[in-house]
Amino acid sequence: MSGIAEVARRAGVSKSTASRALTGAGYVSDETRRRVQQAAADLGYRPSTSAVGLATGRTRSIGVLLPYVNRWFFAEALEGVQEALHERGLDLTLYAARPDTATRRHVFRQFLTRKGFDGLIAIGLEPQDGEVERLLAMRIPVVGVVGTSDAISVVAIDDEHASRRATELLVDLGHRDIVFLGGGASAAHVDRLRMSGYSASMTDAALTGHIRFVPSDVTLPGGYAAAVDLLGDARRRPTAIVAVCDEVAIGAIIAARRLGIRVPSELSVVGIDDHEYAAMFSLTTLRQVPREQGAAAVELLQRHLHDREMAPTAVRLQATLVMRSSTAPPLSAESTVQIDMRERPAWSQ
Amino acid sequence: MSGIAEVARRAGVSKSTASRALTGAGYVSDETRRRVQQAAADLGYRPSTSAVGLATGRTRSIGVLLPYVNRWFFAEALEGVQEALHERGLDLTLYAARPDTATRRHVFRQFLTRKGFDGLIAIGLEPQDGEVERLLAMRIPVVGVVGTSDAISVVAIDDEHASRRATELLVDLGHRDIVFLGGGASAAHVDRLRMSGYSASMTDAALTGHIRFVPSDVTLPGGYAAAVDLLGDARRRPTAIVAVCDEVAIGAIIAARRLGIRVPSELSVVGIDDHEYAAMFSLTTLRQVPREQGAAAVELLQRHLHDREMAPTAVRLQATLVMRSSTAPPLSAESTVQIDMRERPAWSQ
DNA sequence: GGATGATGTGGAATCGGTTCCAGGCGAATG
DNA sequence: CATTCGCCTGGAACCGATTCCACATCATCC
Repeated sequence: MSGIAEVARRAGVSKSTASRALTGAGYVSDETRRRVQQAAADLGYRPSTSAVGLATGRTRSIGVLLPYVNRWFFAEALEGVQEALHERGLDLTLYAARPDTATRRHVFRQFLTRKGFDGLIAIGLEPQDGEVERLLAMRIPVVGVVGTSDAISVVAIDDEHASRRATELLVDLGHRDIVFLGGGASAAHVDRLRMSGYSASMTDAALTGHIRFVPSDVTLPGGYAAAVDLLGDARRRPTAIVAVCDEVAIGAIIAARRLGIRVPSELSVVGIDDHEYAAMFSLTTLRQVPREQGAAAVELLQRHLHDREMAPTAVRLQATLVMRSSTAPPLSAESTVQIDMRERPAWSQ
Repeated sequence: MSGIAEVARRAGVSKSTASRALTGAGYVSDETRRRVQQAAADLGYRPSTSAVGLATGRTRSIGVLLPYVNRWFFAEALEGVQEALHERGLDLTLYAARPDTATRRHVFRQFLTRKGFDGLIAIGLEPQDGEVERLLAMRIPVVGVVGTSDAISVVAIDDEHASRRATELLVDLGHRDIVFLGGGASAAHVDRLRMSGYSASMTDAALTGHIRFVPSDVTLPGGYAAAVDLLGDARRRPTAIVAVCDEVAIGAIIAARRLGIRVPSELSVVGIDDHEYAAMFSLTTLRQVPREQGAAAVELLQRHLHDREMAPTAVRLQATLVMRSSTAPPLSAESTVQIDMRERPAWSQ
């Protein structure tokens, strides 16, 4: 209820002095500052965000756009963004909308209809939709998480490299019949990067003839269903699977268990993510930490906020291999690679 | 860049007329309105949210407070809230912070330091922490999801009733040795409600002596670890489990499978939630739809927004039983209840 | 034909802050 | 001693919208 004028009156100073005392900008004597702060505390004074925003031209509020919140990567990244923003005293305005939906288009209209963000973080933008351009048209700093773009700053792991490492691991163990599980025709951009890393690695290993993509929904039940299909038929069954992500990988492991196929002796599985369930399923995977990516995006955004001329920068992280026990040499082959199985799963204590 | 003054000039009218034409408030001739709208479109005019907020006193922005975003219930509820808010042209400002953390306290300071929300939705507030009072002190409408409070409006299922139904189902099948899995000493409010529903039902069935709580983290790996422990020892093994939620229930099913215990013939499991993985594990459960709860909370909030004197209202939903095949009579007993197993799992097609 | 009311428009105040500018004061400088 | 400078303060303009009020016009109703 009470504005800064009230605070000023109570402290016996002018509005301008009160403002300076509270924001810390400009000269104010220690004694005056104390009195003003005391008056503000007494009155329970809260500055109006609208008024501050109008006067300063910045809202201290960041828009965050993403396709899902109920999926591991996005939820984790969102929490990372959220935490990093709050450390800096910035608010987070959320826009969640799946690609190619009416809601998504509506969000873009909303975005473009209202101006009121100091910056924008877009998680999992699909580049082809021309959305990057529309965001740039808002003339505020934009940082992406996942995906590539020359026009905006981006934080992401090298997805192609991650699936390449996953595939190489299996090749090195002696596998030849390695299937890529997940993705498919309507795959998202990241998924396609991972698919091409697999292809490249198979080609390098002179296994071009063995390249095989089995599509699935990019979810745990999706991986399960596709794997039941794939593994149920003994003639189609590979000795190893590279999964597009851990959720699909875990679905495949559950499917294998149900079918009585032993992991890793009869089937090796590698994922990408290091999902919170990965340890529980002893899944060998390439770890990325979306929470850190979110924090890095905020960091990058803040640099853009301070220096409006800063050129777009790509922060490309490296996924790290986490060796657990869902991978082993195929029954038919010999391998010279030794697996370190000493890791104690975190959930078992 | 261009404000409403620019639009007005281009349309050859005053600022006030331009404002009326664009907001739709007050009299404007059709011809004038058309000209103003055209001018606004030509200039790509976007009203400043700060200025609108200052002038009207409302920000069209709702604060949403929750403990986690990376857990099923909260992620789903958040998506529901988000979607419902956007349908109404309201923005969502997110505050995610775990209970009893420095961040949480910081968020409360933030909340109380800035005023700038038309309303507030709090998901999973723990009543004991005096947080409800602090939110009420903000003098804006508050709606809770999950939990009880006389002071604010709340949307939730009847948790006690849900676990009661779950327990009764098992009792009716002939089980006596029924364990409640999950929760524990530091359980959240909802968890304790579910625990007491179980107790009450066991007492009603004259099975007071069989009441047994096995604590676990309220996560899938937590349920797995606790169930491995519980089921690994044949002497402690119950014939049925009521889980505090589906994630714990699924953890238990996975544990049972790993230990070679057959579900449902050797072990029945009932959950609460109808988690997205529930169908895949054929889990019998009591369904709640957090997405709808989120939407209902928005609906309720909007009513409070329109009528500031409206009394706090509790919307208490009923969880509905979803019968799948994780439940059966115990091997030792006979049962008169027939289970309908005709449901085709959605993920299998 | 004058009063009434609905419609349409512009000027000016207002929301609640920040910030520019001018001015006062005391200490240091030339 | 006059200037200059650093520190401190208040007055007023300003940010960009909405909204109150006054006024003009025109049709309608006694």
